[in-house]
Amino acid sequence: MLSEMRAFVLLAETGSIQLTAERLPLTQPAVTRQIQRLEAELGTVLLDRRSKPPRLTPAGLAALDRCRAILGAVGDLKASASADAEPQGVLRIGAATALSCEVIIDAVQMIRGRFPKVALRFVGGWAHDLRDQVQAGRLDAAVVLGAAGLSERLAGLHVRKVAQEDMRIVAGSGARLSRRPGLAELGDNDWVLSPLPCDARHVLASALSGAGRAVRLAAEIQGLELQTALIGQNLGLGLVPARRLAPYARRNRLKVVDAPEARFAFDIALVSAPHLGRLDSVVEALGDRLAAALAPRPPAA
Amino acid sequence: MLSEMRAFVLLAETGSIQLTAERLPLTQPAVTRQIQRLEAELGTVLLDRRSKPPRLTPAGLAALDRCRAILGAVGDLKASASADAEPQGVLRIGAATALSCEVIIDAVQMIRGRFPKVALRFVGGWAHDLRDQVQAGRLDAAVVLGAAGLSERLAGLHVRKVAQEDMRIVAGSGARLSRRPGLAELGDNDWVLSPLPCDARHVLASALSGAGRAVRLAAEIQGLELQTALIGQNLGLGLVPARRLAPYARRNRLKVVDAPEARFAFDIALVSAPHLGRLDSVVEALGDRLAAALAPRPPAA
DNA sequence: TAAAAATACTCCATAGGTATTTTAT
DNA sequence: ATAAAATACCTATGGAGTATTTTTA
Repeated sequence: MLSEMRAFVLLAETGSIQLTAERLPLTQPAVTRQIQRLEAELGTVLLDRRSKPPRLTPAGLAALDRCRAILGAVGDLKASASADAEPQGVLRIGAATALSCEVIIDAVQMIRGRFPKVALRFVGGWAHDLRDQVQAGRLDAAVVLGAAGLSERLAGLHVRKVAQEDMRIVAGSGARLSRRPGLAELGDNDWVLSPLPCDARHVLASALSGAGRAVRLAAEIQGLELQTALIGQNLGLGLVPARRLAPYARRNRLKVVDAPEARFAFDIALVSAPHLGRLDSVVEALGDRLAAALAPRPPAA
Repeated sequence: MLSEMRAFVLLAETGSIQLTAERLPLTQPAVTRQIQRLEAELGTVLLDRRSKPPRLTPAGLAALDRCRAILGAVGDLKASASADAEPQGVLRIGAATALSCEVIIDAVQMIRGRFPKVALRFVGGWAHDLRDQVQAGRLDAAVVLGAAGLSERLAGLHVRKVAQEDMRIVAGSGARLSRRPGLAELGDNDWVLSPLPCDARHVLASALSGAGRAVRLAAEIQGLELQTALIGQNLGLGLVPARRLAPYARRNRLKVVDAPEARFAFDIALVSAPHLGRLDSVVEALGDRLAAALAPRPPAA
C-alpha cells in the first residue's frame, strides 16, 4: 500500500500517470494499476478521469495530505532506525559496587552532554549479578570487575576491557604479619570482606584454597567506608582497590601488605548486549571515558 | 511493509511470535519472516533473540512507537476515505446569474451549519459556462437554468431538477401590443435582454426563428435591476423569471404579456460532477434545500 | 490526429504454508 | 524435555512488463 501511496503523491505532483511512471521508474500500466489498487483499498475514487491527464477528486485531495503525512512518517522511521541517526531511548547501565562514585558521575554527565536524547538508567550491583542481567536482557550494558583475562568472551556479549584494577591487601596498624606473607599465612588470618557474591572474594577464596585454606571471616560488610574502619580496628585483613585506597588508608592508618603470591589484578570491563543499534555509540563513548578516567596514572591525581 | 509493521506491533503486545501468528492469523514462520523483513528494511535489529520468546531491543522500542503512529495514520486515512465519513474539503459550486441572492445565501448558511468541515467556494456565471466548468472539473457542482427537459443527462454528469422557473414576457406601460401576441408580433418588437451566453436568450431566439424572425435588440444589459428599469422606459420587451418579477414589475409599472406560443419554462437543475465521494451528500442536501425554497408556492411567500 | 490512460495477457518475484532443525527454558 | 523460533523447500498469489485498445485533447 505504501508504494501505491508514493505513486499517488507523485501523480499529484507531476500531474500525469505517464510522468509518474518515468519518475518511479515503472511503466504506465503499472502506475495506473497502483492508483486503482489504492482506490480499491480506500473505497474511494481519487481521480477524476473525465480528462486526460486525470485530475484529483475532492476525496483525492483530502487523501493526498494524509498520504504525504504517512510517507513522511515512514521516512522518519527509516531515518531514525539507520545506524548513523542520533542515539535516543533508554539506556540501562549497571555499575559494579567497586567503582568510585566520581567515575560514574563523570560518565553520566558526559553522556548527558553528548547524547541529550538518551535517557540513562544507572543501577548498582555486584559484577556477577550485573553480567547476568545484561545476558538476560534486563540491562543494556554494565561496568563490571572480573578476574583478569577471564571475561574475554561472555556468551554473545560484547566485552571491552577499559582498565585494570589492582587489589591491595591491607591491614590495621596493629596487625602482626611477616614482611612478605605467603598464601598460607594470609589464610590463617581473619578477613573483613564484602558479602557474596563479591567477585574479589571469589578470587581470594580460590587463591587461598590453593594453600589448603578457607577464608576466615571476621566481618562481612558492604562499603569501603565501614570495611576500612573495621580493618583499622585490627579486626582482620582487607582487600581494597588500589585506586581508592589512599584516603581510607590515611584516615584509618592502614598498611599495605605485599604478598607476592596474592597479587590480584582485576579487569574493569564494559559488558554490553548485542544489537544495541545506535546506542552502541553511547556505550563506546562510555568505554572511552572510563578508560581515560581510569588510566594507570590519572591525569588529575 | 505495513503488514510487517502490524505484525511487529502485535508482537510487542502479545510478547511472542507464536501468539502473534495466531492473532493475525498466520503461521509462525510467516510472522518470523515478517519481522526479519522489517529489520532488513530498516537496517536495524528489532528483537533481542537471546531469549525465547524474544524481547525488543532499544531500537525496537523506539521503532515501535513510530510504527504505531504510522498504522494509526493509515487507519485514519481509510476511515476518512470511507463513504460514511464526515464530508470535508473544498466544494466549488457555481450559481447561475438568474438565481436570486436570497436562495443562495440560504443554501450557503445551511451547508455551513450542517457540514462545518466543508469549505464552500461559490462563483456566479451563466448556466452554459457553469456547465462547462463542471464538465471540465473546475467546478464540483452548479445550479443552472436550462430549457425544460433538455438537461436530462449531460455526458457523465449528475443532473437533478430541483425546480421549474417560468419566464414572463414583460413590457413597459406604454408598449402597444395585441392582447395575445403571436411569435411574429413578438419578433417585430425590440428586446431588452442579458448579454450572451444567457440561456433564456437562446430559447427566445430559437422560438422566434420558427416564425422567421431574429431577435431585435434594443439593449443588452446585465442584471434585472437595470433591465426592468429600461423596459419600464418602453425601450422594448423583456424576459424575467416569474419568481423574481413582482418587485420589479411594481417599481417600473411593467405589464405581463401573455403569449401562448412563447411560454418558456426553464428547469433549475443541480449539476454535479461524478465521484465527489462524501461531498455528494452535501450536494444532495443543497438540492433538497433549493427544491424546498423554490417549491411552486413557497411556504414563506 | 496524437497522446494519454485503461485493458488483456503473460511471466516472475515474493509472501505464505508445511516440514524440519535449532535453540532457549 | 518441552516449547519457541529459525530454516529449508515448495506453492501460489499478485504485481510488473509488453502489446493493444479506448478515450480525451
